[in-house]
Amino acid sequence: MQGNLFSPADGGKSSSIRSADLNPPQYEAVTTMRGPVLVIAGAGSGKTRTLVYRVAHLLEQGVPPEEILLLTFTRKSAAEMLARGSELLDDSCRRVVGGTFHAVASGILRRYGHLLGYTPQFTILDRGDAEGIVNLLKSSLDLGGVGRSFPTKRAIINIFSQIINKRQSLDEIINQRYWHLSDYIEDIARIKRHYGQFKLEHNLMDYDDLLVNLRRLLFEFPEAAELIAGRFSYIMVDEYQDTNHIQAEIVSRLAASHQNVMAVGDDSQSIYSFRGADFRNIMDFPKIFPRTKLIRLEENYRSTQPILSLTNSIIDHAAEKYSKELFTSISGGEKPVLYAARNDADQASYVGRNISKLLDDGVPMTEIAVLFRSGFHSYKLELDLTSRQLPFEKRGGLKLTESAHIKDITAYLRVIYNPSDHLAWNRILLLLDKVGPKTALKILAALKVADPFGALAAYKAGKTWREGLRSLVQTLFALLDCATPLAQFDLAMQYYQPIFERIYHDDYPNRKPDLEQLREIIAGYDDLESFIEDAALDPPAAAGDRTGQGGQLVLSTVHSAKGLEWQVVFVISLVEGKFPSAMAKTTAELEEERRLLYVACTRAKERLYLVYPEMSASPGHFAEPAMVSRFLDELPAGLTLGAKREIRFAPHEAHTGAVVMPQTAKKIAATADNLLNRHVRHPFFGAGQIVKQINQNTVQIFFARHGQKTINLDYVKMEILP
DNA sequence: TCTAATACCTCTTAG
DNA sequence: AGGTATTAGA
Repeated sequence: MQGNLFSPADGGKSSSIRSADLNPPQYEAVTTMRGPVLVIAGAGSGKTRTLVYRVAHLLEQGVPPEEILLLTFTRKSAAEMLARGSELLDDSCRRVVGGTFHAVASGILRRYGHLLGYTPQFTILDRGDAEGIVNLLKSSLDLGGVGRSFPTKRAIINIFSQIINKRQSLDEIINQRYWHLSDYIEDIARIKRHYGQFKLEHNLMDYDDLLVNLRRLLFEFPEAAELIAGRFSYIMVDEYQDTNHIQAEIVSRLAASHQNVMAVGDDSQSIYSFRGADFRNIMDFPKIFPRTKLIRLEENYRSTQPILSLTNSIIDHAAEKYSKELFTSISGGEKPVLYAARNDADQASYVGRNISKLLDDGVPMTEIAVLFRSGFHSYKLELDLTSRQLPFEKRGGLKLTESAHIKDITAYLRVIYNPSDHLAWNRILLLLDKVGPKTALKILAALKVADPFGALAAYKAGKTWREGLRSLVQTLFALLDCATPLAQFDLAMQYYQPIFERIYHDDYPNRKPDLEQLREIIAGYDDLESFIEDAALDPPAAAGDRTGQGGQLVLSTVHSAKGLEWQVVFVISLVEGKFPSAMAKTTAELEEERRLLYVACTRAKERLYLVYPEMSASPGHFAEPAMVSRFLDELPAGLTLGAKREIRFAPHEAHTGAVVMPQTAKKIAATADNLLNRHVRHPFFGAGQIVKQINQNTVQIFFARHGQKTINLDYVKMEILP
């Protein structure tokens, strides 16, 4: 007979779940039903298991599944947790409301968005869409004369997003991070006003709007807020360390009446500060919810001791952290392997070779992952794996829906779904031959009516594009009558094919597979609405995964690997400028890069490979000497197998707060007897270290971001650091 | 007003 | 290496 896990006193029912499955703190987290709970869960400490069991427990205690809300970081992890719950208990788990904040917000806003001026058919804008609107506004607002270094649409959208996510004013953002754009602050403010207006007018919401608008519903519309919050009597939030203040406010309002809220997270794994998360926020949870019960999960069930020793050491070097050393009872295990590859190709073949070997040794394909900082770091490896005929699935990086031709074809579907989506209309019109931005804008103005399709049909076209418009109108009306998304796609494709070949004449054969992949994806949908929603909220990855799910090894960015685990993990491109990213400049940013590496390495259960190329290329540059990542360099000896380069990197290159008196290089050169190994700061190349003195005035310097250079001390205003 | 060609610039992370 | 802004030409 199976032991009863849950005490009858807690709810009266007996449980079919075995008590041996949980340790005491996990047990406490699972069985605490009422009141706020904060679970600080170290990497691999059974966080997911705890959440899954708690869902099962709540259901067993008679809580209706519809009243449980499980907020996770990706849709996939919600789905996986509920699937595991179903195995534990029964299918009632499937009726638990689970998903990302954005997905849940989208669902709620389709129902209550009318209070804010939206119809249920609003379209969700991805990043590219949002940038497209900025472009549209930039030209229609008649900003900027010729040759002005006006901020890019990308920068503008970033600024808008930071205003919301970091709770700062436009002025503050510009002054702190975009001071070079201070001349355009008025223009940016103007675009911002019009951007907001455009979205409202055309029934569009960007990602931030989903959260902001849900928050508005909850705080400004008491009746709707009661209905929304009243639906859920138990709330659980996973990865709480990566939520920002908007999400925290949403949670606090949803749980206000009953306080039955559990947050789970780990400050050491906070890696989303660019989205406004702060690793310190998790410690504010008890301030939002007084009388929070704090539970710590510190026993690691995932990794072997040698891997844990390494990850503990990585996080030990963090400037600030709340959590503790993890311990494991898993004995034995091999030390992580550190491999210095000659170059990117060698790195790729090293990983490819070892994966083949592991497969021969019987490690399942699905138990192997390769992790990297940025999507493009895996290009060489993808080629290598393809030539070895090893199927892989790439996660993170470019999304299928981000490419122009995919946006083209979905634009036809988008206007069918939301006829006021002028961004999609604009795209469609521009695809007509002999129609450019000016003409498109004029037509767009005529489409601001109740029946845009009729208006388009009635539009008096120019001679050169009359025929094109006629055929477009015909297609659109046919699309309105189609029964399934697949039929709509095929019809749209029939119309789009000649346009596709015309506008991408140099490379349309390369783009064709994407369209076919999209067709496969659309074939899985019964209604257009879900497809359009998923295209924005859960976009499929771009090329790489040919066939589909299962049986493949995973290549992933570290961000997309959060919460997952594999028997064998490779972390690649561990060089300065790639990991940590060259974009990370401040101490805080570098600290986040460290946590990112911590997340990467803690994904490994049994074997961990750390790989870096000694010569590495970045896009647009030839291969240059690279320096091993500072995070590896600072580790004590003995944690890994394999040798490190001897060149050491200055502990904190950027913004340490220490003031270094500038001294000219020459002066130092004149007085110092030995320049070798001195750290320098070059006005253009940045931080580096002298590796060779060629003569009195000439040295070779290894720069973190630019590789090795020969520098004449007479000519350069360079600091030699003390 | 549209299109094609050229010069230039920027390279994260994600819902 | 890729998109994008600008410009010349149709």
